[in-house]
Amino acid sequence: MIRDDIEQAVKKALESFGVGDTSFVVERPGDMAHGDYSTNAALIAGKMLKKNPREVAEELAKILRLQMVWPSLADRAIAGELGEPRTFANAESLPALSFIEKTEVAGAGFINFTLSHEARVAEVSRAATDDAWGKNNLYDGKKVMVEYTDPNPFKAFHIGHLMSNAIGESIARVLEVSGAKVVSACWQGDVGLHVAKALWGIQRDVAHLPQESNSLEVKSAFLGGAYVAGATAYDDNADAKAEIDAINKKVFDRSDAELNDLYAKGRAWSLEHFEEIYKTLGTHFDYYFFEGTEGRDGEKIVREFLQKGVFEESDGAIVFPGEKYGLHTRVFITSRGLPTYEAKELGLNKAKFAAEPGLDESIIVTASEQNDYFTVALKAMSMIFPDIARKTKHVSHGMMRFAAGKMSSRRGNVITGESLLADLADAAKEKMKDRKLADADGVAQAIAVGAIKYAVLKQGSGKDIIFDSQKALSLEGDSGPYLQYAHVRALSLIKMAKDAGIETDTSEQSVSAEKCALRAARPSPTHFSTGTDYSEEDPSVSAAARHILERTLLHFPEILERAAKELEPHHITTYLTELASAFNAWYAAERIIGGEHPQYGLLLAEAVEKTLLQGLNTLGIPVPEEM
RNA sequence: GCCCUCGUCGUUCAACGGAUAGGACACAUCCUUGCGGAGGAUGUGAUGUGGGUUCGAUUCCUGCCGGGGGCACCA
Repeated sequence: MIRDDIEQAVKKALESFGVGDTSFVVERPGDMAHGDYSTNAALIAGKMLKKNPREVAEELAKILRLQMVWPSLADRAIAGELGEPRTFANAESLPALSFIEKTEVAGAGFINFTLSHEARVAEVSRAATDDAWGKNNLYDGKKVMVEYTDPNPFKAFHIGHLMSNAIGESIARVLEVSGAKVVSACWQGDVGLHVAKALWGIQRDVAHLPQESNSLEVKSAFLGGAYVAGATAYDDNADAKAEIDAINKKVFDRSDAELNDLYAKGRAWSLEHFEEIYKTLGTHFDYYFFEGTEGRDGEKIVREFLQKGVFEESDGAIVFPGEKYGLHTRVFITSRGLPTYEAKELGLNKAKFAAEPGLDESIIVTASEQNDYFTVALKAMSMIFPDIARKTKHVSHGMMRFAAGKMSSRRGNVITGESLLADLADAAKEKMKDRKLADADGVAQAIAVGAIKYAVLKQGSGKDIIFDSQKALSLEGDSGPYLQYAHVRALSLIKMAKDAGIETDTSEQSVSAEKCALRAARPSPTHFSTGTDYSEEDPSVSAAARHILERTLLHFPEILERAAKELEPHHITTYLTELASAFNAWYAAERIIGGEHPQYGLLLAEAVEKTLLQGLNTLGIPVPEEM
């Protein structure tokens, strides 16, 4: 990557100041008018040398300028400039910065780099043609399991599951383009109190039990109603509570034939229903773990480590005394002898590492309301399976809330995942009603999925999302459909250009011919931000828009790397919005077909198309070819 | 009560201790014989509050105020 080369060069130059270990960064500039890259190295060095950072920046920039033209001279020059002889440890290996055209000192002591036009065109060309564009090797050779979505059979697939799915799916894909071998997992609660509640509701209304021939929609609606009935009764009615507790025990023991039958039906319907949703969302799982199987092992583990002093008995229950470690105490096995979610978690994580030997990292995506739960569970796990606990990472997402407050599936006042997707798809179809599309329904669904995923992935994970249905349904501005639309536009432009006989030509002669023409129209970077009426058709304005687009494009690989490093897909979302916006601005400002640089315009459009496609893929947002 | 977390334009989100705090929606004024107007240009507009650390704080520490979550037999 170009950034790595700059970083190496800066590091070398810094050494000549006697500055060794620093944590300076080379990054894209805060303001795109400040060049293609920027470093704060002089600020850091100034601090260490107790010198004015601005002066240090000037000196550093001089050395870097020499490296741009004649690297081997840089070594000698330093001796002169700084008044005392200094040498590089390894002067011959000084990197040549021939791809840099200009370095400037700005602000408190930033050094800004502007790429040569050759370098920028080369990057655009790489973006347009190289299949490895955007990829990095942060996770080369690593195997990672990502657990996400985690809906519970017998309950609705609600918006929280949609959120977990969007984030988990994206993290998995980001790690994949970073070189990891990723396996996905889904953990489902097919036993437990919620199942007992649903079964109680089913028994009450068994006369209306759907037939196998009924649609999945009917079946899942029936289950949903049964769950709500059971959950309500459990809270309001002591007799019902006792009945449900009894059912819970029987389900766990599998001791009641009639219950077993209802249970098997309901479980199968739920799982089938979830598969349908996964298909819509573009997700697949390599592993399905169930509390009824993997979770059972947890009980054994707890009893075993009760003997070893990790757990304690308290009021007939088996608990982990978190208070000893500054946390809080949690129940792992109830006084009725049933394992809780906590105990099942132990069994699950053991099963994960047994299923995938050599796993380097295990990531679990859940709602942030489980944050404290996970710190306790991981603490207990660290005393039982230290290796597994060390490799396990919890990533949380906030809650989606509406004006009405926290949404809950306990009382059934939920907007389910499907109903939200269906509403969004209807809005999209309404918007497209004048277009003739080959697959209008498929496109509408892609837009709906894109809209919801974008809403979830545009902010840092862990923060709540305020869901505004009006905005989500409008499909405008800062949204998934905006990105999809930009991509469709790029595709359409490419097609029209090719139909007009324009060819992508990345040969050296062609690129260099374009370069000469473009150089004449070189804009001042500030031109763009000072504001100009595009209707005046000022060539320097279209060149400025083009310049901004090129700059934005070449930062894509770094963005993906940062997203992988932080497990934060929202960096990609923000970036893609910037890219789409830069593309739209350029598209509006410059005529491509029939314009002055059609071949280079086509190359740029292809670079944008590839980058948007790759970026949307890592977010798990579907990419329609028309809309 | 204790623990965790979050307070940024009217609204919703950005800003990995650094540059003039950036987008989108809404509002105002404009732009299409030019390739998809779900678009583009311009403008108005914000770091809850009091201290501290730092050359430099939206970012780190701390008091207060306000929102959210969690705190034993749910998941």
